[in-house]
Amino acid sequence: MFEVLFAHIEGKIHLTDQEKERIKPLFISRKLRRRQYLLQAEEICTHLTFVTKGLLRSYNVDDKGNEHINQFAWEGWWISDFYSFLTQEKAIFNIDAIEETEVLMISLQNYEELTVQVPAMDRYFRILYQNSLVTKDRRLMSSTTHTAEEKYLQFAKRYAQILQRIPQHLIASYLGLAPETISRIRRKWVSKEAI
Amino acid sequence: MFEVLFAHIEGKIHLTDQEKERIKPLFISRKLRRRQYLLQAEEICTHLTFVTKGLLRSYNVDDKGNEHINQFAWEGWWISDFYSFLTQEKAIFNIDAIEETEVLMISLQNYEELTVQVPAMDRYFRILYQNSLVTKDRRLMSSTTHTAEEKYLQFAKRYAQILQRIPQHLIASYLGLAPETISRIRRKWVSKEAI
DNA sequence: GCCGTCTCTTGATTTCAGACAAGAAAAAAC
DNA sequence: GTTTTTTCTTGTCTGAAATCAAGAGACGGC
Repeated sequence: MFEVLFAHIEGKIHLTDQEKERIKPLFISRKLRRRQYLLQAEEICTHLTFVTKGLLRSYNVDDKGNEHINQFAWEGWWISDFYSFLTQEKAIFNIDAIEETEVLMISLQNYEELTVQVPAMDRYFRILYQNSLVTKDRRLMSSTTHTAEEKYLQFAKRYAQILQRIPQHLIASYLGLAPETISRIRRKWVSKEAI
Repeated sequence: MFEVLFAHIEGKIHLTDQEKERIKPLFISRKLRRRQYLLQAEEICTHLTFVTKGLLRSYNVDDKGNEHINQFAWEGWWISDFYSFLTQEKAIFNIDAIEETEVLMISLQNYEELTVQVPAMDRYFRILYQNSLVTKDRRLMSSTTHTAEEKYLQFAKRYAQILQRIPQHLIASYLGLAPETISRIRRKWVSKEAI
């Protein structure tokens, strides 16, 4: 479990063995079955979650009952309702498992403790969030600038290896498209590639 | 100039006078006229910019020549092409001044130096980026979940005091709407409020 | 191995907001 | 204070993608 987390952290900063031992007890581990909730809207998001195995999604449900996927998280990704976690107010996102999943979780208190005990973790999260911001900026730009087709093709290209693991209607939901639209885009490209 | 920056930093962490003196020389200050560019697409984004007075926007231009505003930044906000800044590759965003503006700017080298000289700045940026992520998540959710009307009303409510400072067609561009759509939404509400 | 649920496809129809056009009002420049 | 530019409004038409509908295929659970 922790190998995946430490590998991720050490991709950004250096950790001593001593620091690793200080980090471990601040996390709890958990397994999730397919379709199992990690968080439901209206609850408080008590933990920040790091995926060591499997695949999760976060999504919100609008007034009409439609689901809108906000994020996928597989091995090496963090996920949470960040607003709810930081403020300890009610969550607006649901998080559940698309596959059997294993996670490491840290509470708000331990998250604060973590950066006190291991100050370099402030830097780790600073760098992690920096990169997330770049990704979100790009995604936001894509959502207003690109057509349905461009959005799907960009996603398919960027996340090629994860593509088979996620049902198409969930990708549609992530991109803000109807599942039928994705189906039509794919048909078009299958026939093009056959030429 | 620096009062605005230090006030912002001290909203998140504590700074000693000594630390402030170490921070100052890492920044340069600059004034911008209305419509003046701070960054153009295809250039390298060399500095992270903090606005002490005035109003900036970042935007990208699509294949058809349409502008899409990515962010507004007024007093107390940071702005940049973050991807370009971090990687020193070509920028995709333009940044220019909507009003006469005064800024403080820090180069990538000094940004790295800053967190070495004043480690608490890792924490400041970690918290700053944390909050930005929450905002971007909400905005992303709004862009797929809400109708044109909901998007505008939410923006108008949230940024009520800044609303008069930004021309409507720029708000439209920020929200991914046509200016005419905003005009129609406002007409509807003006007549409703008159009842 | 069979049943039920989940996932994907295809066609027909509708709709929301975008594009285009043109003029009015307001602000900035000179 | 007049001209020029910018900003906002209103009307009409169009289009990309959503919605509605229905069936086929794949997968998972028992």
